[in-house]
Amino acid sequence: MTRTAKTAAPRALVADKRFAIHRAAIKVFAGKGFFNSKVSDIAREAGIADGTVYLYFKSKEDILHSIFDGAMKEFIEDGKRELERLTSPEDRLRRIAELHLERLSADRDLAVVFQVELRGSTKFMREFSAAGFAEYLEIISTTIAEGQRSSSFRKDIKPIVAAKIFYGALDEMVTNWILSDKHYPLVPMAGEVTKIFIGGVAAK
Amino acid sequence: MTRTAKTAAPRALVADKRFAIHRAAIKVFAGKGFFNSKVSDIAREAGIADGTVYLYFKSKEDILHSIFDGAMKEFIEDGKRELERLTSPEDRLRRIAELHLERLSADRDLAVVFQVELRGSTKFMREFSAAGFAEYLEIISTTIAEGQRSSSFRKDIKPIVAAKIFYGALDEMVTNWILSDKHYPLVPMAGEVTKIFIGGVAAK
Amino acid sequence: MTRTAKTAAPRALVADKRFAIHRAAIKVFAGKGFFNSKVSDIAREAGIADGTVYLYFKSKEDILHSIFDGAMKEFIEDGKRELERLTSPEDRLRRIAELHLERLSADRDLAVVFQVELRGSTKFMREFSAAGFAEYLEIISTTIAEGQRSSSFRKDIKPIVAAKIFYGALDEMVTNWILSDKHYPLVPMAGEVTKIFIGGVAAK
Amino acid sequence: MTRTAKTAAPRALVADKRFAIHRAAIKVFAGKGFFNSKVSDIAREAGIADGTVYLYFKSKEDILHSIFDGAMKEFIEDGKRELERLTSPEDRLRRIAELHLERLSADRDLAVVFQVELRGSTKFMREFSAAGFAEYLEIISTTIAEGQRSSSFRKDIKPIVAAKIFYGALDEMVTNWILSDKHYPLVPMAGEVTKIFIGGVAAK
DNA sequence: AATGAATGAGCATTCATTCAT
DNA sequence: TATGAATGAATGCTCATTCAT
Repeated sequence: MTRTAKTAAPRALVADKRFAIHRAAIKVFAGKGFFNSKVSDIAREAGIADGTVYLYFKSKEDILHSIFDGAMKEFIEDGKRELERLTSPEDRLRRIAELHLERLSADRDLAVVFQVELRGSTKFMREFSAAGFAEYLEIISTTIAEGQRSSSFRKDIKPIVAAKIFYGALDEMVTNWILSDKHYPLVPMAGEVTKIFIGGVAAK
Repeated sequence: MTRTAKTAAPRALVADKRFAIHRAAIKVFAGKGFFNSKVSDIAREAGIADGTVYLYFKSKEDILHSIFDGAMKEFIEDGKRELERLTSPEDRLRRIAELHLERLSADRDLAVVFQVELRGSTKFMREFSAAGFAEYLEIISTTIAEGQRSSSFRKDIKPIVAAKIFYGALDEMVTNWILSDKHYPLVPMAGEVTKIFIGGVAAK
Repeated sequence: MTRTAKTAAPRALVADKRFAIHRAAIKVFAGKGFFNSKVSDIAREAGIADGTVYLYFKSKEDILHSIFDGAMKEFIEDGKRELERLTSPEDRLRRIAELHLERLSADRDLAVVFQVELRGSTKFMREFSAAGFAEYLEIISTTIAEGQRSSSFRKDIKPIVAAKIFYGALDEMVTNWILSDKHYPLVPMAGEVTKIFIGGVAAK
Repeated sequence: MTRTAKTAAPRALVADKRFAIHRAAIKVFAGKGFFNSKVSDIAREAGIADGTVYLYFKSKEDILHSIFDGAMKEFIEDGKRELERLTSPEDRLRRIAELHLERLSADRDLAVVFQVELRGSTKFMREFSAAGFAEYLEIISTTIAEGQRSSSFRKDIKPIVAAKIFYGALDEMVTNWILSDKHYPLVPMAGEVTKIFIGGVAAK
């Protein structure tokens, strides 16, 4: 044995276990829904005892929050990094759409949790809204405003409203993809959405 | 009329009570979410005994289904009737958007149930999808296709994809409106969505 | 139509309906057990409305009591009548056994209720005991005592204990017959029981 | 022993708690009947929480089954052990009767459950019959057949029928004893039953 | 007498969470 | 840290009974 019995677990292991519970929860929630998932299901999936879950998370709901927060944080960080490289508003919108769909497309279970489970309560939706979602919309909105400033986009639309439209379109693409039995590629939809949206907001 | 009073009266009462439970459930579900709502909450709200609920509905879930089915049926019927009067695809899309938002705007509780509670389970989402939702999308999609045939709309977009984008945009308007603390009017958003969408799909 | 609508129902009809509920209850209780039978099952079987049951019986349990009382009364009356014709204790015991098995054999549903449903509660068992059962045992016991007085039967046994043995043996025959999947004739068992019992109590 | 204390201790505790629930259930079922007993009654009697019951038993009905199975197993094991020591069929029958009554006499609550609660459903009766009861009858039947082979018992009776008679007589003794308000000793009844039964089956 | 809609008390079972080891 | 046995609050649904018609 290379690991001694009673020494403190390295910080990395803590992160590992927390991550394992994360992944297990995403899988379980995606499979049977948040309300129908038992904490013991998650524990079994993660290969730990029920009680151990509570050493890393405050409650079952806390896991759900944490899934959202973690993913959203990554989303936004990656998004910002990518957008720095691009200058035209059109390219930026296109890239946002691609990233949005790439992300969720790459992790169907996570997508299910995002599109379905996180919508199950106004309570969560508000927190959802309050937390990262507002920032996400803000990024889109800012991009559109820049397009207006540079006269690429028409000025008779409100950036925040247009941002919601863009987001809503992408969101619906994901939801449809999840619910569909046919396993078509999601990412190409980014082009369709961008094509119509940019057409709609472009200055004549 | 050959129907005697004896049977006619109960018939009306049955409908009344069923309707009362319907309304009560919408209110309760909207207020605390489907999973957190107790059947006894609904019964109290409807002014009846707990057991009476089960004379009109098979289960708590059956009430939710029924809310969706009933509202969707009305939606689609009204929508079709209205659309008959209009000929240009642009007018039709605009009217669809208006109707969509008018409807849900007029009944905030119903809107909450539609936007939030009905999304809480993939199981329901699939039925949702299968049942009325597909027909709803179909109406939009057909309108777009007509626009393409009459050369009002560009032909390099797939009507069904564009329909999802249109629906997604409207859906997001409603969700944002519900979650917002500010009580702004929802219906004007129909114009915003239509403006951008039609701009995006219009032939140059 | 020969019956006017609003006149009082003749006494005979009352008895008819009461009897119909009786029969329906025996069938239903035999089929699914007292606790698992619903009053509405009985009403449906009897072809009447649920509420009507309560015009003839005080409660569901009252029906069960009534089934027992009615059948027991008939049993005992018939038994006494038959026994008057016989003089030897041996013949009387044999006839008791035959009657016991004939009765229950002729109405399997009633037999199930007697052997199974009526045993389901000490509460009922005590009333069962208190009511007709004691009288039934008394008849057997008296017959045995007569046999002792006439020196046909040995005197070193207590008539009441012997009566219980005789009854217990018959009772077990019926229970076994009910539970058996093979549909053998029950009545011949009367001979077997009597043969052994009389052999056992006979004076040497 | 290679078993560590860590596993041995729980093992013992598990058995203890299971047993405690067993005893509690026997007491509660005997007191108010199976259908009228609440799981929480059993839990309270056993000094545990309601939910704990379900860590040891699948359902309320499972407890009843388990009571029967456990007692029946003991019955039969003890019976076989005792019978090995005896050779004459008469002695064996006498000993069976004694054991039967001793057992149930020593645990009145268990007796009530056996005589009353287990009879409350044909469903259970059939399983009852199928499981241990058939084996019990078999032991009696075999003993009688041996008596016939050794010419102690008359050959014009069917062993299995005689066994039912013997069992039925004993069973009735117990039922009467349970229902009686007078607290007379049950065991002496074994002699009465045996005396008459052996007299009845004895070869002349 | 008959109906059957309405009532509402009653209960087995589940499962998130705790805590002694 | 990790365990998993124990807890006990929480609730959808049933069905015997009532009563207005």
